[in-house]
Amino acid sequence: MAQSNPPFMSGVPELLLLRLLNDQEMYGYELVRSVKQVTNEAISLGEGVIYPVLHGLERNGSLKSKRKAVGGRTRVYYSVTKKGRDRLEKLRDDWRRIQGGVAIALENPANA
Amino acid sequence: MAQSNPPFMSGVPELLLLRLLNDQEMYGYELVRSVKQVTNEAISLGEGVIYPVLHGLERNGSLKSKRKAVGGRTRVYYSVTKKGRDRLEKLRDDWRRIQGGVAIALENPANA
DNA sequence: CGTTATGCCTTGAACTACGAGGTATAATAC
DNA sequence: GTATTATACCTCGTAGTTCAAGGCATAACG
Repeated sequence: MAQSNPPFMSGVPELLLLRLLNDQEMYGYELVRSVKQVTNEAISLGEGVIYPVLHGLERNGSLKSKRKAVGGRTRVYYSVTKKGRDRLEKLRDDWRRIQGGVAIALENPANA
Repeated sequence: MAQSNPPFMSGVPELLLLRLLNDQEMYGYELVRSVKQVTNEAISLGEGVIYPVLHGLERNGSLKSKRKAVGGRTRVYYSVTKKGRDRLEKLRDDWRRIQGGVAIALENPANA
């Protein structure tokens, strides 16, 4: 039902996943917990968000994946490609721009 | 065509408009310029964004409007209601939470 | 042996930002 | 005088996203 509430999230999953995977390869289920942890519980992404984003990023060449069997289970590990690093840089810049703009707008005591 | 590029914008127009109108009443066309100015050119919202948001906020009781004739033109001035101030507070909190979460995720030098 | 954790996945709904386009009047330019 | 720009309002359609809910399967734990 995509609750009408939680705004400010567009682009955030993509940015966070690229950011995390840029440090080390990880698999989907692991990323769910990792996002929560690394954002200090501030942001939580369900599997219904993680997997589609992962697939999209792989499809456009930002990520590559390899399957690994661990115990009786199969994990799909993702890692960032050159294109993914470029994408990460772009998103980081976009984020900084927007974040900066909102920051001045909010912090400005009143109308100048 | 809602360009596939500019992410991180969801909720931002609503937040900025409420923030600006909380200081002083303004009309739509004025807000277009004001947003650009107050965010230091970092964020620019077209009329196709401003007007629908304004109408939505009025419909749900966050804003009230009054028409004023100026010169040969009619302006629609908007101001924030109690409900709008509550909404602004909520959005501000949401923003801070997300912003904070992304900040630690990005600034963390690497995996801990 | 039932429930929880791990691990993958898809579907459908809801929301929203955005560009393009449309109307009309005033001011400015040529 | 007439064309162009600025002011001022508006709507429509598209596209891109997040999200909850659900489904499948195996391992571990109670």
